[in-house]
Amino acid sequence: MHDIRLIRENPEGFDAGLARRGLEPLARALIVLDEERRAATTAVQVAQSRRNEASKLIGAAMAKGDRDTAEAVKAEVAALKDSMPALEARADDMAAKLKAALEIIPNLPADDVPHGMGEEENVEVSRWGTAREFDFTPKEHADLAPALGMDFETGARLSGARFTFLRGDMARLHRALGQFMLDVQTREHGYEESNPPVLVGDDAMYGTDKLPKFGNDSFQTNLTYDDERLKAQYFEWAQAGGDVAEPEQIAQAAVEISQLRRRQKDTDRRWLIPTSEVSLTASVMGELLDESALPMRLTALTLCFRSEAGAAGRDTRGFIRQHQFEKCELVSIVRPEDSEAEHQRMVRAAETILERLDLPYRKLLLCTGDMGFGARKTYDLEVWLPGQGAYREISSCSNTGEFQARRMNTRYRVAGEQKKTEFVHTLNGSGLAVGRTLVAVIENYQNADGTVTVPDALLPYMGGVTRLEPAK
RNA sequence: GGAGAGGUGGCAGAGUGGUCGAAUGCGCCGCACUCGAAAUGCGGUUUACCGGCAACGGUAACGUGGGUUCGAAUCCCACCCUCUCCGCCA
Repeated sequence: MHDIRLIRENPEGFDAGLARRGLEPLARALIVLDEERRAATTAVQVAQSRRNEASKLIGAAMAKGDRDTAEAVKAEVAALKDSMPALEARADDMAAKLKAALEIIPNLPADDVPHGMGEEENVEVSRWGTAREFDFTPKEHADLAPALGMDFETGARLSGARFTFLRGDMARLHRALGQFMLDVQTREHGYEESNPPVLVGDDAMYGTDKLPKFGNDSFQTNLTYDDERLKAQYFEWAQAGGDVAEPEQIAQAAVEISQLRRRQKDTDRRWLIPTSEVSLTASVMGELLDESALPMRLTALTLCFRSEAGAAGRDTRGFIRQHQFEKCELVSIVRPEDSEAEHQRMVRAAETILERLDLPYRKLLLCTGDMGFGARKTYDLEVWLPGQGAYREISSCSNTGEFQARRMNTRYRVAGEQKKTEFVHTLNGSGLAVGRTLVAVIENYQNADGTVTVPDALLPYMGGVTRLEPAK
């Protein structure tokens, strides 16, 4: 969320930032909205001020027993009050309009983010590792892994496309990766291990800029309904005995059930987190923190859920793009002056995992046109997949500045300064996406005979298993 | 799910229709005392928004949303959350 005061002070700078994102200028329109909003607010406050003044007069008159004066002033206030609802409605309306306009505008890019329109213009910052020389043609994981326990067919049968059933040592290797990541991030990089809810309310999603714009990208629960009514309904059907199968009756029942569903309360609705960035970051939602609590570093290994609404047809084969996947997430809550250094530190924490697993990767600084909605600067890590002969994203680390903190209202009290509060900066990054790391291990550690060697770093987690082998 | 209690400032905790934005304690900031520290004393200390260069003035907020009233932290209604007990249950 942007600060309207900054836009007011520097409209050209704001529009220039939008232009770098490829967006039309908006400052002028926002400022007009804001002026109307402020005028409406002032009108309300003037009326309230008069009302309060008069009410005090009444109180004083009553105390003195001067009923005549009290009644006279009461009449005056009554007239004033008639005009107030309209003023208040106008002020509320203008505030809501400004908020609605602001909340769908993405964060502005940091100055050092390269200009560009799409992913082709991202800047490669560095490469690590050497791609292994194969004396056979390396396979893609989607071809190699089914024999080793990555069961796409069963996943699809249970849940549809983009769901996978992992079996045996493949499932164990997946678990080993998650444990390994969590252990490195907690023990070596100072992140506090967390186990947060993966179902969250609207506020947490809004605060981490997933709402209102990206509701379609996430799954939501919405099927709680009135149990008693349903039970009664079923009881009725049972009583009806053989007549239950009457088409009209069934249709009627179906209509009633769908009505019950629609009447659910808003509070019954939860979102399945698309990333535990949501849970971890929103854990400080609405708080006024002590400066001494910063930096706050949190990590969690959780399931993540994405509808992939905009990705129809992309990566449908294999384990790269799933509706449900695990990720070891890193979140930092820091002072503004520390956020750039923290960003670098976070990327290093993610890189460490790839290096320990000896997986070649490259680091990209995303250009303005490829950054996510809330980010002001983002690094992506892309891992080498020899089967595909391509680098694929495996981590994304973003500094959102105070963008999310404003939405969440998360501030801290500046030490030594009596009155000062400031918004924190929030950062999030994957350290790493477990499913994609599993893909990378399979493709990089595959052997000519169709087996996969377990990387050394994971051996402590594998209970003696040193390679994945096809079932006999 | 049932019964009861409760949600107030950074924290704890008073306040049940009118100078209550809110006592008190803790914490924090400043000053005094001290060589220094502790202890003590004095003063200050909620947040957001609107107006103003500023000093300052105004408005709002006592879980959330409605309502009653000239006036609501205080009364009424709904909802959310927490705690205790009971029931059910992975």
